Amino acid sequence: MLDKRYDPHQVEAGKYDSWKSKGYFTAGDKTKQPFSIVIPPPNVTGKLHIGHTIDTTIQDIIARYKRMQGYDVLYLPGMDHAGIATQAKVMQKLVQNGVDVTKITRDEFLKWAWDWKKEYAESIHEQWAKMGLSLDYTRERFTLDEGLNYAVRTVFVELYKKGLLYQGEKIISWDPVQQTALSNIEVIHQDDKGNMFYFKYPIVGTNEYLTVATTRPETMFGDVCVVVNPKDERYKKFVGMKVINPANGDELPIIADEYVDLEFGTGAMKCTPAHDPNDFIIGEKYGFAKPIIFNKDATMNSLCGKYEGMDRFECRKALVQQIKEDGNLVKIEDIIHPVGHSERNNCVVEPMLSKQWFVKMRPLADQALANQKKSGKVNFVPERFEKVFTQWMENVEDWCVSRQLWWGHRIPAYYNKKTGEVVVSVEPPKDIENYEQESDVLDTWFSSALWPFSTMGWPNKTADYDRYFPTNVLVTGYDIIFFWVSRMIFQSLEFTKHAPFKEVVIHGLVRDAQGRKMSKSLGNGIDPIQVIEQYGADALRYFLTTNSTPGQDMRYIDEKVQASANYLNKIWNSARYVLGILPESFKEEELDLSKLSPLDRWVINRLETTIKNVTYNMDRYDFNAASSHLYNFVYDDFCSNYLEMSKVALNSNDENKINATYQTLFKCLKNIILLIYPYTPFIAEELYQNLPAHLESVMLESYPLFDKKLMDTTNDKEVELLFDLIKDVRNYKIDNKLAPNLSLQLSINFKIKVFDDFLTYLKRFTFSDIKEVGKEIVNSQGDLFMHPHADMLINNESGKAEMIERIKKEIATLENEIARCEKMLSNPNFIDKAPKEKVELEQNKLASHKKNLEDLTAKLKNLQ
RNA sequence: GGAUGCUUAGCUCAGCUGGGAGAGCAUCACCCUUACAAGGUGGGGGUCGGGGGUUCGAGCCCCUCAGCAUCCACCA
Repeated sequence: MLDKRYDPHQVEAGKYDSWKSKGYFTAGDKTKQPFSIVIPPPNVTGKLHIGHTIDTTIQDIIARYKRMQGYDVLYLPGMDHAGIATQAKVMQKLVQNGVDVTKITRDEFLKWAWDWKKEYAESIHEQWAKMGLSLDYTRERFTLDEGLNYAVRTVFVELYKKGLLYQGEKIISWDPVQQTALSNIEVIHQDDKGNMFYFKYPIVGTNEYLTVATTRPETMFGDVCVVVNPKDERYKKFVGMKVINPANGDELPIIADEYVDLEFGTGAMKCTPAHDPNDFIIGEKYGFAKPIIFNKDATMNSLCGKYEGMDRFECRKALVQQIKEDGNLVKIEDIIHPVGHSERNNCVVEPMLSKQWFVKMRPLADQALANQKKSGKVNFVPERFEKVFTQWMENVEDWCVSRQLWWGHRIPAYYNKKTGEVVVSVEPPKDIENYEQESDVLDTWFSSALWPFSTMGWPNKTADYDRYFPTNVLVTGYDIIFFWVSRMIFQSLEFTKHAPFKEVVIHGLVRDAQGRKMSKSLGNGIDPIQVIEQYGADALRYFLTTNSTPGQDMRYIDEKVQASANYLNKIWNSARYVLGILPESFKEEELDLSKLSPLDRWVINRLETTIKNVTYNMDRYDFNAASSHLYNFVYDDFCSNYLEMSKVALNSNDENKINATYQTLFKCLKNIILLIYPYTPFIAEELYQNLPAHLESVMLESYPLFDKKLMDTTNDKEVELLFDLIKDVRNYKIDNKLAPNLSLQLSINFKIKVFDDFLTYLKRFTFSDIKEVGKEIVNSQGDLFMHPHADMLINNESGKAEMIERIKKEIATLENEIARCEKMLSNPNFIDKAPKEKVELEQNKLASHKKNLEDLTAKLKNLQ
């Protein structure tokens, strides 16, 4: 017997371990069709947040749904080493523990990092378990595993051989805090307050000067020339002459190039090839030197004279002051301009010339774009996100993949100690003593990009790779379409000749109750574990996956999680009721419509329709729509209507009637459990285990298939009439301030045939006596209720006056409706152009309204 | 400067290929009716952001304006 109240803690305890130990999560049943999903590997940097929860819950819902549909589902778990993020955290911890991090070696650090990984992997496992994710732990991977490392090395070397990966000196984004290069997308451009400084650059041999504007005066130590537009009449005469750099007195040539915008700033631009991507291009074009003026920590270097060693922003201030004192400051404007920040630590990144490894993107991107026009394309859900992908791919620049870190896949390039020659190979050169391996590691996303196939054993031809790759669906947030989704697609196409997944389901972000992004600085993050403690994992899962449309952001609202828990409590209690009344001897039978009552048939039809609608929406990954169909069935059809009504049949003495009711109740309950199961596996399992007959676990059940044969609507009119009449009486009592259980006298004139027990039901749910049936009731005293299929008179002393009022009101609404119909039907365009059925529908409506109006008018006349 | 999404009840959101607007929470009234008071039965509350257009018919399609949000972008 179930407890009176649904207690998520009790329900959820122990179930996960039981599922896991019985091997239900383990893929490999060769008799079934394979279906695979890989988890987006979370970073081993800390606790999982609510964003992970929505992501993995959707995956788990799909996995459980597909498993029930008879697929051999592989839901593959794993984690990401998260290079920069983890290294920063481990370093921080070391510093806190008093370790002098400047003295530790690479190997020592890596030992610490692996310890860290072990610790956090454990906590992530615990969280996955709490959320109930049906992950196949026998196939768990880590992005730094030996197997994955082999895949990474293979890809690196192959790309290199194909000329798709190269070492080059280019302007990259430098993170001076982590002291590593970053890729473009790891730089966040945000609008910051800043200044536009206007300086005089005196022209050598004249009394004139050029005014040059800059936002970064400190880079003036790296200036090599001043550029103007060749068409600029103001400056034409100066081209070829020289100016004095007011920062250090260097003479710089004035050159002309189309790149400079006549309109912008002063039309004269300083050129710093080593610290600006555009200036770099000009520097290349005209063969200038490219002096680097920063140290790795973005302090000024020896080229900066007395500013050497000074922080870049300090230097900016001091230099502006100096230029001002020298009389070369024209003005300073306050501006708001985009400034690049490191995604990880928010420091201002510095564009810097640097020798790094790059992936040549154009051919890979083109391949990915071309694939979207073929049959093997990746299907984006919702579709619009394909645009995000396309746009990025069309404009992508070469990907800087080397990082000056320790924690990561070390680049498989080896420098000959004598000649400096580079050897790139999967295995180290045989005479390794003559070589030194590249100290840089790869961007974390380089290994994540291989995830769907490296986890399956690639480049080895493994059984898993053959069976589960390409994967069926990938689920992730729209925020990592660039970082991850697109990179998986082009790497996979290049190396496996397949897109890595057939579909990619994109979900929105979880925001706080005010709609703000959750962030550490705001402290508005939600810890899923705390929510689970309060409401249970099922309620959290249900809330997260059913409260927004696909791809749309959602707000975390505590009351909604509670509402989800209330819904589960509703299901719980309906189950408690049904299971409480089923006799010991109950045996599920195939439903035989001919043995069912009209009410039974009505609810079974509603159930089958619900199964159909839920399945349709599950297949479209529209969990909001799917769940709301089920919700409506549970509350309205099953609990409010059928379950209450069924009590009448159960009170009868008719064995057959009673058994039919049992069968119907059971069928509804069982299907509710199975339909809700992918969302809320814990409570579903608990209820399932309490069914009179069941398999070892709900996980072994099949997903309901709707049965057309059971969708019988012949009695719907009668059943709905019953509901309507009951509602009328209830309303009547409330309107007249009568006690809900007060017995009234009703007289009814049916206009359609009703089923045998109709009046029994009506009596029971209106607490009323039915005195006259099937007679003309207009002349009686009381309140009359009009219905297309029946008139009902409630005998009441209030009498005529109220009845007249009611009829008049009814006449007014009918007249409105008739006017509307007539307007439509008198429009020749409507008759001509609207579909036949629609026209007929309106015609029928009109006829019926007119008939009712006629009747009512007659009745009114009689009364007055 | 491009791109996308959003604007519907007091709040948070649904409304599929156009055919008389829904849910949850909140609110009001009445009920401890033998599954559920974390409940039940009812009620109130919306010129669907503004304007224009297409259509017999627009919350839905087109144009336009406004506001909010997000992403992309090297203008010194």
